[in-house]
Amino acid sequence: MKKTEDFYEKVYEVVRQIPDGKVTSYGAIAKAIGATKSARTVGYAMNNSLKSDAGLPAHRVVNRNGVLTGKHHFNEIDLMQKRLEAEGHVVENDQIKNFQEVFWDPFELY
DNA sequence: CGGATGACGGGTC
DNA sequence: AGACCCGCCATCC
Repeated sequence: MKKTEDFYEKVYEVVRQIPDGKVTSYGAIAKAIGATKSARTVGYAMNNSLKSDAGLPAHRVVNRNGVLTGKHHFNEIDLMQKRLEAEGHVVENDQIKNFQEVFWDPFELY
């Protein structure tokens, strides 16, 4: 269990360091941490962070397609999209426009 | 212990 | 482009 919690911690740390106006993907986070876990586990960590109320900018984490796959986990369905739009992103059809341009690779931290 | 589930990703058709 | 499948791993039943 200890290793799992440690993994969650790393995920939170990376998410917290996502620059303003930037977004990243679950797979990128998993890769940056060490790819010891799958991208699926990163999403699970995020889901766990909701309960912990870690205050993470979870809206800045989307899947590799730039799709807001986790919007249903927010209190309000459109909260995730609203937050992204508030940061200057353009969301259309639950997908971030110009995803490549606003994508931030956490691998740069290491 | 085995199968199902999921904020995923990569590959195939 | 879109649908499908498989591997991935923590958690639940």
